[in-house]
Amino acid sequence: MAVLDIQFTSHDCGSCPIRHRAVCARCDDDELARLEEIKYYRSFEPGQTLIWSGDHMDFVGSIVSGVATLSQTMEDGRTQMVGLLLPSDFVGRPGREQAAYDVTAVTDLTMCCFRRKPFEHLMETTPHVAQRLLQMTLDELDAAREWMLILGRKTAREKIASLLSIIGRRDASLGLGGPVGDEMVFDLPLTREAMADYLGLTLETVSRQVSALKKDGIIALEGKRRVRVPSYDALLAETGDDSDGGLMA
Amino acid sequence: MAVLDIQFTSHDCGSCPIRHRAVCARCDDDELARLEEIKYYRSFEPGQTLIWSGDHMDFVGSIVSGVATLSQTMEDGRTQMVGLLLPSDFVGRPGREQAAYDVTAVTDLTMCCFRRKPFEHLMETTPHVAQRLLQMTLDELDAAREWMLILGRKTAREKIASLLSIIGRRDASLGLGGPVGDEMVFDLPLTREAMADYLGLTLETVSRQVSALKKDGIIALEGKRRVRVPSYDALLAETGDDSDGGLMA
DNA sequence: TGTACCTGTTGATCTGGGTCAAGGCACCCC
DNA sequence: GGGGTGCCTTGACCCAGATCAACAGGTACA
Repeated sequence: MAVLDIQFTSHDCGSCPIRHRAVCARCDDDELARLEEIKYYRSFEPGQTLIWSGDHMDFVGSIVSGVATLSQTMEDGRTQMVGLLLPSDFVGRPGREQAAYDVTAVTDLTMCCFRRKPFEHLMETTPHVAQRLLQMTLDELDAAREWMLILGRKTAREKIASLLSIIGRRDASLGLGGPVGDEMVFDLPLTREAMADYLGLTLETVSRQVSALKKDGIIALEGKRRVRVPSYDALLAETGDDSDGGLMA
Repeated sequence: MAVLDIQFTSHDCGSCPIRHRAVCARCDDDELARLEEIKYYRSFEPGQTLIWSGDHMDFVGSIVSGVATLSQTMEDGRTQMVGLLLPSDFVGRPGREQAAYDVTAVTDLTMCCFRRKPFEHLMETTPHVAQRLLQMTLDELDAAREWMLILGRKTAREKIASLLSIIGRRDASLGLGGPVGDEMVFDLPLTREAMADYLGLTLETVSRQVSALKKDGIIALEGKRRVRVPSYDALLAETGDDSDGGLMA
């Protein structure tokens, strides 16, 4: 069976030896072949904006490796990040001609692209692709709504703690960091400015609150970017959420 | 042909005489009959919370008439609205057992419900239902991301102007208010407190900023709730967005 | 070796919006 | 009429976080 890079799931296919083989579990060889035909790769460097809001989009795609951000910028330069794209996340919107957001690589980035028109056609003729995309979109919607609570109602300290806990949790679920248990260690893929753009803060406030969390022993820094969380529960207690720490599935 | 209340669209079916007949355009009689079988209605009064976060969900549904809000509340009572549900909007998430948000009626409300399990089955066997739901979910995701910019980066005045412009635009597209042209008049379906919960403000700030916009001639109030906007462009200029006033499709 | 640049930290000060409090208006029920 | 009660407005004051500014590594390059 062919190996696909389309990352529609890393959960449904727990048994796959290759992480980013995804639709495979339900695709037949013919469908795989059709996906292979319209697929190509692109690589990007840190800081590179791969898609500008308003660009004509002739592809959709999926992050294979690296981290990218989805952001909106107002005329006067205020910017708000509206999504964090990690491996397996989908980029672009079927049916949309023009990009609505800027997509910027934060690290070295590899994307697996599919030509949009044939992909849309595939979606129409292959129901489970549309269904999988629906699940992913619903997940993103939940994440966006969780962010709305963070942006609208949390204090700066709670915002930072929430961001750290979300990145930690995602890293752990992708097998990147340590276990989700007590202690966890992970790399912050974002600069202070990017964190600020994500949280609706200024970079100075982010820096101060990170320092405060460090002083209070909630986190420890190993260099600027590597974060050690001695107790994930203690971090969660700083997020302001109830103790179960997230949406229920 | 049977008339459905499922409001998967009010755009695809512009030619339908009955607004909330939706999937009809692409459903055959057999599919319509299956939907009819699992469908029932529920009515609610203003202020009534029809779904509490954590409730077991045995249905999904669609707003037939009225306005409802989707909100999250933190342990200490801070609440953030994460969605405004108007006629044709979908309620619930296929595949989710427990509600993730509170749903509260703002006006008298009629909802058309479908039993969840058979609806999920229908989705699996009727691809264009899943595809339509995907489109709607993508639209909601865009709306949520627009809100993230509003919550994270806009001033109180810009937030109020944005809310008014969005409600005005949506009312106009549903044929409720006047034309989208220069002057428009519409009813605010929300209390000051609900507006505050939506915008991440306090009700006092909302009140002050509404008064300020009134003083500056951007809006006029006819009673507490009815809003007259002499110039929609002038209102848009207060939102901080670029002049085209919204996401591109 | 120097200087330029980038990222991050920290301090001093300012201010938009939060908080607390009083009061106004409309409506309802006794 | 009188007294609730719900919703809204306005005033006075305060504080979390923004703004402005200085400085400290790190590293790239001349």
